[in-house]
Amino acid sequence: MESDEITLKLRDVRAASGLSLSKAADLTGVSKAMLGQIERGESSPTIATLWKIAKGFQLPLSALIGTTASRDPTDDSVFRTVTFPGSIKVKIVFPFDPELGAETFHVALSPNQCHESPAHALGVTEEVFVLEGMLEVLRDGEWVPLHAGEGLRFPADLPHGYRAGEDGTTFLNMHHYAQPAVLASVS
Amino acid sequence: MESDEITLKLRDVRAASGLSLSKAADLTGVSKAMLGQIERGESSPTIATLWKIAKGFQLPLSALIGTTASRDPTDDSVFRTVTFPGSIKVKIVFPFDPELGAETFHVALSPNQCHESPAHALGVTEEVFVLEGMLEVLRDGEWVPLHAGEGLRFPADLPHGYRAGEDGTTFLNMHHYAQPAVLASVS
DNA sequence: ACCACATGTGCGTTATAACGCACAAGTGAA
DNA sequence: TTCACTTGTGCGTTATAACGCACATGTGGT
Repeated sequence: MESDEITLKLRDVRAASGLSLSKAADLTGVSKAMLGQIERGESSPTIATLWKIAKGFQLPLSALIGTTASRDPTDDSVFRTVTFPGSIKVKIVFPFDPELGAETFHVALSPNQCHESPAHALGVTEEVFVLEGMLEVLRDGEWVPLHAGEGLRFPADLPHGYRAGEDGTTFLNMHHYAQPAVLASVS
Repeated sequence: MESDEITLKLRDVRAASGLSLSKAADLTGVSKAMLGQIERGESSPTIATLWKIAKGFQLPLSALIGTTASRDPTDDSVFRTVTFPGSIKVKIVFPFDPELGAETFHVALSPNQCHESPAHALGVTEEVFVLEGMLEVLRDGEWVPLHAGEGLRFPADLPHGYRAGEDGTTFLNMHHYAQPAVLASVS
């Protein structure tokens, strides 16, 4: 049963925060006995208590509930080769992993250098995190300015682009090759 | 604003499919009385029954639960800082997205601060990219030293931990949650 | 008018979620 | 050792989710 995922997610969230059951209890307003039972899969929480938990941990509900999205193994969009035409310097930080459907690049742009990119495959999401300098990202036909320490996530199945500031920039560029939106035709 | 969303979503879903309460009950295995009460907001369903409903309608759970607007990159309400009492300071860079199954944190550790983490759920992978200072990552019982600009990817379904150098450290921490392709059928 | 059927809601009972409290095990300090 | 404290789990009680079955209303058909 899928409730197991909730038990796992809750365990993860609480473990990641390093909180005990007691502290989690008075942070969320849910008794620690109940939290324990939920983690052990001995109880199927109501959405009301789930909401309390999510609110206590300052997380969206979706962080607790396992996504029902099923990965299509025949989806070959994950085997797309991403090429950076031109002169940008790209260093692979995390190589592509088919299990994750994700890869991360370290990109350096010289001052005022601009790089435009056409639409990628459907369902591709990019994340950008600026390490140094100033970067502008073209999203929805609009240049969004980003400074060091700032990040932006955007769908990459639209035309987009990068433009460095006057001092150049370095940034991390994560590509997520997510499966297309779930259409619930099982039968 | 939360439970109400479920009532609304369920009403919409059922109305869109043109099903009566009886047929919906018949289809989902949830009594029509309960479905009616949920729609009227007189009852807060458990995730178990929510799952039955979602499965009966062949929809993902996110279709019933108000999905947080984390898709809008300009929504900065999700980019808040979460400080867990007595623990590490974590800033959410990219919030959890159920379609990606990924989230990214900006973590700061004070000098020599150590944070150990037990095993997460099976299939969880973590990535770490050091922004400043020196960080050691406990992987497979071994402390791996990382300097600024270096990254490490490792399975997080084993006990692992982080330890800052003498000057403290800041790093990016990406979590990748594996998406189970299994659809367990509930008797 | 009647009927046969379907709609959604109310009621009584059962199953169980959620609570508060107490307990056993573990940790560290004096 | 003992004490003080925290960890997570078990137990008894209460609140309520979920059920089956009935009822009131509302169609359309003959």
